[in-house]
Amino acid sequence: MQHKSLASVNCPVARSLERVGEWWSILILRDAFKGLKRFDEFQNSLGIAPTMLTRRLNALTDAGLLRRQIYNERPPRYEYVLTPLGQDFRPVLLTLMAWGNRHFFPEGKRIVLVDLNSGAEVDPIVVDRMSGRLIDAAIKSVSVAPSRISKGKMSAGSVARTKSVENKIRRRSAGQRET
Amino acid sequence: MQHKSLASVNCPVARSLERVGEWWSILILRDAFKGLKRFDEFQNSLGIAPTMLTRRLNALTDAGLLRRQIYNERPPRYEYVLTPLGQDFRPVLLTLMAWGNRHFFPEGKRIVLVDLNSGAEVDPIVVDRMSGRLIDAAIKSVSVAPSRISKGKMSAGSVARTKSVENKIRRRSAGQRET
DNA sequence: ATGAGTCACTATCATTATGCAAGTGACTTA
DNA sequence: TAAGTCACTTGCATAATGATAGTGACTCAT
Repeated sequence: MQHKSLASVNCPVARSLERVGEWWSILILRDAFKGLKRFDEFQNSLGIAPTMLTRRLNALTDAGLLRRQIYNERPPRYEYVLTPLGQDFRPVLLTLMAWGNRHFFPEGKRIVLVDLNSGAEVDPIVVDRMSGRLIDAAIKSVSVAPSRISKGKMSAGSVARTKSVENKIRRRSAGQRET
Repeated sequence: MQHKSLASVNCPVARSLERVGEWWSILILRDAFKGLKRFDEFQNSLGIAPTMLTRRLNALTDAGLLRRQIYNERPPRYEYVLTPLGQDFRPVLLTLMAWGNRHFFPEGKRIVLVDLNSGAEVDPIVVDRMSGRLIDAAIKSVSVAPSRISKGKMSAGSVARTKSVENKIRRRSAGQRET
């Protein structure tokens, strides 16, 4: 679909969607957080066509969310694991999950999130880091001159790759993107 | 793209993506949170083809995230405003925005979120409602029998419309979906 | 050591979604 | 009366997707 560039846009939502806005991307990420790593694990879990899976896995890898890790040489077999950038996507997944849980299970059974370590039920909400207060008022993003950064914490392992990742993929044979 | 059903899937992420997984949907929602309401406002803001905008607006309306509100009869002109379900999507947008801000602005300038009321900079994080602790461990969703619901709070204004919203849209002429 | 099976893909092709350009109807304003 | 404005719709070319089938490099059981 020749997705409108969106790349140049100076909006954090748009820039985020460039990496994870494709149909399967977020579902793949969900599975990655569940611990799935291998091609066929994703395929079985998602019922996705292998073509698509290849494309999305490559796109997510190029976008820096996943990393290919070799686990078998001859034949080279890779696992796809979350990078720090990918791990940092967790809050988005949590809020999306919570939203779905709140609204789309009207048929008797309810779905809740459970901490795998403690076993406790969790109910994710979004608050401000400093004040701890719920964020529910209107928000806008504004850009700030670099000098004014005070409580900044530009997290590691990120820095955008390049745009139009999608188009390059099909043209390139696999295996060049080594671990 | 004949998007794989996904409807029957018992996963909150999948069910969420059914409503907002389309390319422009989240961007439209972002603009709706910014206060945009009218067709041409969205069009100017997004640079989206009117065809697409019609489809996405209808899809979001049918999914229950937006509501058409008439503001002019003869000719009937509608505004698209967030429903409670749509408003409740805010946490997802916030975390997505925060993720983008953290990672995709390496070129000097930084973008932060600002509370429109207080003017204070906010840094959205996801915590558990009860404990207030950061959620960063592994999480899974489990379904719970209706009876076991204790601290439940099935929020209002929700309840899913029906599936396969997309396909119906093009077949139907506009104007049947009144306020 | 032969054949079946696994794994991670790639190729091909029909189907579907998207973007673009242009057009429409019902007004409003100059 | 003519020129907008607004919210669309139509048609068509093009790009992305999904289904099915096939491939190469192994492993493993017989």
